[in-house]
Amino acid sequence: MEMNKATQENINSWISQINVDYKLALSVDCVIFGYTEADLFIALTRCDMPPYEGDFSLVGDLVRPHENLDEAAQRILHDRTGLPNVYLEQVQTFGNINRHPLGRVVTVAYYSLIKLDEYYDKLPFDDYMVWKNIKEVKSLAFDHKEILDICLSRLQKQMKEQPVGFNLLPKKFTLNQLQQLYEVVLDLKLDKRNFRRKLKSLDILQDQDEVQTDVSHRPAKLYSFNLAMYHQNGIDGFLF
Amino acid sequence: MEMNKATQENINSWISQINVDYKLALSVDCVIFGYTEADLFIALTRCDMPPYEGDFSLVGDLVRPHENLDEAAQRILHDRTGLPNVYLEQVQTFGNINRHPLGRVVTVAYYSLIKLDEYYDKLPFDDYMVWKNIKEVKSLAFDHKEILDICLSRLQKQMKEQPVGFNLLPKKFTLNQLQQLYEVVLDLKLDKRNFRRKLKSLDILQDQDEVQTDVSHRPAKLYSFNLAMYHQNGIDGFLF
DNA sequence: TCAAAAGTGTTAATGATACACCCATGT
DNA sequence: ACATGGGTGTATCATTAACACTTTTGA
Repeated sequence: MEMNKATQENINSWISQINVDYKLALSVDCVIFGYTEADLFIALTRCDMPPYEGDFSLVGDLVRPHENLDEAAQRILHDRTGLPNVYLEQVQTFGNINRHPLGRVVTVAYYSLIKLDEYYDKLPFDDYMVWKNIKEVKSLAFDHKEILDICLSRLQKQMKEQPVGFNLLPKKFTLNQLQQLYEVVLDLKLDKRNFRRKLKSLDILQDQDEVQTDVSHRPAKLYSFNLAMYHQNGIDGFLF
Repeated sequence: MEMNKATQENINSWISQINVDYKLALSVDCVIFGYTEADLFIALTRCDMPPYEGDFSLVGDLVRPHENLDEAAQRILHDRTGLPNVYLEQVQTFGNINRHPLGRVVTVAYYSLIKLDEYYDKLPFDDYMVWKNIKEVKSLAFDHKEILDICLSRLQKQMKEQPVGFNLLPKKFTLNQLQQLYEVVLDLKLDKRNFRRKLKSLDILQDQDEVQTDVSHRPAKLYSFNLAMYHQNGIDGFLF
């Protein structure tokens, strides 16, 4: 087997310079998940670039020279939603040659989670920003449907393994709301008693000593997620 | 909360052009794991770029205009090892502003797995390519130690969840070799009988009807991983 | 016959699943 | 009093964890 000695000059070698002929653009695309009333939504914008005119696309932008990737994602999130410090996670980078009609655009995909219940009033609903039920999203501009699918899989995996779901619920929630969240996002049915036993054993919820109001039935107790308790217990795996 | 309307012109909008002022380079860095004789190794090169002269670095190169990210990683792997079709997986993209002294270089990190036992003779050992026991790697040039750590964590996670480990062993292996692999990579101790029972229950190994030769003790039976059986059984989770 | 690793079962503990009724509240 | 969701326990089953001796081979 032969070696390609040429590659011994590479990006990590002093000999090479950064070749400006290698022109490309780097963007960040955000899969923004929102949850409310037992439905998972995703934030989309209208695309007006041929050949995708009229299609929806993810929310994204070029990475600016002075910002790190996470910062770019956080900026995009903030510009679009007005919310600071949104939960964000890098998922995967997509760089196929022909994925963008304007040239070579490599994009780093993030997923983010938004408490729609809490922020509903504050979020913009206009031509540039719509929330679509994820079940209704059949296709998107560019390779954004593929990106969405992969980010959704990642979200589902994370939900099973880590307490990320709480970023989709209001600070105070009922156990049924929590169970519904898992059922909707993971697309499965859970047993109420087993679910509650499991959560009790995890010991990561704080009883708020409050109950629901404005419900026409017995009000449920409210809980909040307690990160400190989670860390204390050294759990590594939720497993629903 | 106010919106930044300016960002409604973005990379996914027809109005914007790809701004060539956003100059950056995109590279791929490969964390190449190799395994032999109960030790996990990683392929490194010497770096001669200030301020990291003399340090070791991961194997990487710029992504070329005509190649997808996976192709770039595969090319780098092939150039360095001479091996075609190496197991590869994208892990994460690192783009901090000052991570590279020559300017803004965003790098997509991959990990890859090599059967050192099988290819030992064919692999280059020269000034440009060394295999270092992973336990001895305390620091690397650039942010490569961080990249290594994250890729190692990812490998460990994958090993627990999917049958990737077989890419580190020769095609035919003994059950003890397999167990040792898990013990070394995951840094834990496994019970021989439980390990074997578990593997039998998974039903993913094919008995080769062969035994070890050249050992001065009772020779062990040889097995191989059978991908078709794995898929048939619809397992999703190894869990060691 | 000795050294060295191969190979093999059982028990106890833990965790997961399945399942049905009474309770508290608002209307 | 009725409708609505809130809240609770037990029994079975499956999985995991702990543990030690006999067998086969080459030297």
